[in-house]
Amino acid sequence: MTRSASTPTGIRPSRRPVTRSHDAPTVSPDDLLKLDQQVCFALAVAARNVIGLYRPVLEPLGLTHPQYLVMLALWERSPLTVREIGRLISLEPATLSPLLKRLEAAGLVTRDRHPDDERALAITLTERGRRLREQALEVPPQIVERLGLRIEDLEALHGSLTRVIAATTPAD
Amino acid sequence: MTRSASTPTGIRPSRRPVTRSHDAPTVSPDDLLKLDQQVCFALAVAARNVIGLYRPVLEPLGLTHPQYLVMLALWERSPLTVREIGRLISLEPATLSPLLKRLEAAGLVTRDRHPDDERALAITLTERGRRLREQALEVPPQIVERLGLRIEDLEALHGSLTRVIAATTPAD
DNA sequence: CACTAACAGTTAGTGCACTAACTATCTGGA
DNA sequence: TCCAGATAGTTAGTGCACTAACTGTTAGTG
Repeated sequence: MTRSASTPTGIRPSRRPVTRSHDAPTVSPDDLLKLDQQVCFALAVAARNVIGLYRPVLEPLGLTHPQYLVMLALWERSPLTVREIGRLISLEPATLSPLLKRLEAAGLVTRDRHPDDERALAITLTERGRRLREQALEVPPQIVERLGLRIEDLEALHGSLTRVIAATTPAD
Repeated sequence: MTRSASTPTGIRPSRRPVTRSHDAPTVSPDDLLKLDQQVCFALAVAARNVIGLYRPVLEPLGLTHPQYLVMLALWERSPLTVREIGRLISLEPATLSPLLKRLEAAGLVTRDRHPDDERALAITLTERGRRLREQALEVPPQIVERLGLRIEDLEALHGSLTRVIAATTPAD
């Protein structure tokens, strides 16, 4: 009980930051810290919640969310190497390796050695994997409905996230 | 090779959605699907990338990102039950249980039975856990610097994420 | 008072997600 | 030609994150 609770709801809940960085040259460093704490927290929670929203929708397709992302990539272009998929969806080969084996076990992809480069794998959609796309078309509208956000909000979110990805992906 | 690749970069890369839902009453359902695919993808990648940004910064503190979120909650209010922490950062008790044992093993918290309710645990900061807060104050500015985003962008992101959390958290 | 509901937390099992260490293949010179 | 270094993927080990099934405690109800 050393530090008394500042709010009942917990982590900096309703402290709306005032946007005035253009008239005030220096933002209070204290506010900056708090804002960022909220952003890291909000990003993690929002991602978990939204992925949780996908779970029941993807379940009839027999896919998890990362598996769904891999399938989206393959529906765009079918023979891809592990490395290429990893670059597209920002995942390490070590993460994809077992995931792709599960997709193979489910009969959605094949994992064959690339003819030009025996090191690489050619991940190819099977007929079954290609057909699954039809069912997957039903997924996005269900998610949008469950999310219950307006298109403008979705677009604003997407814009912000794109900036974050642009700022974080190339540097690493 | 049934579907030829629409773009070399993969998942709907630069298809900026046109915001005209107020003059056109019906948005093309096809565009809607694509936008959403981008949002789910962008959210997952952005969260992974940003958490990855925290990794090296939190490493000297001996914390992982979810552990950091738990500590943030405890720095706000110290004796909390497992359930309360879970509500604050949207995690299942089953996820927190081993995590809290690791924090206890690290000497940052204690896990004692709650005096009023023998079912509940009172998770309390130790002196060491309380002192770690001083080091943690260095974390947010480092992240903001590594992110390299303007404050306005951060605030816009935070606003969008808050709407997502509001839309997803209570409904479930 | 007993007995059932609800509740708090834990355990087991599956599946990401990362780093580090490894095998196998390919490539560019000396 | 041979071989050092880069590259593609796998494996091992740690730590989330979820659901389902479990133990133990509390509280409400007949």
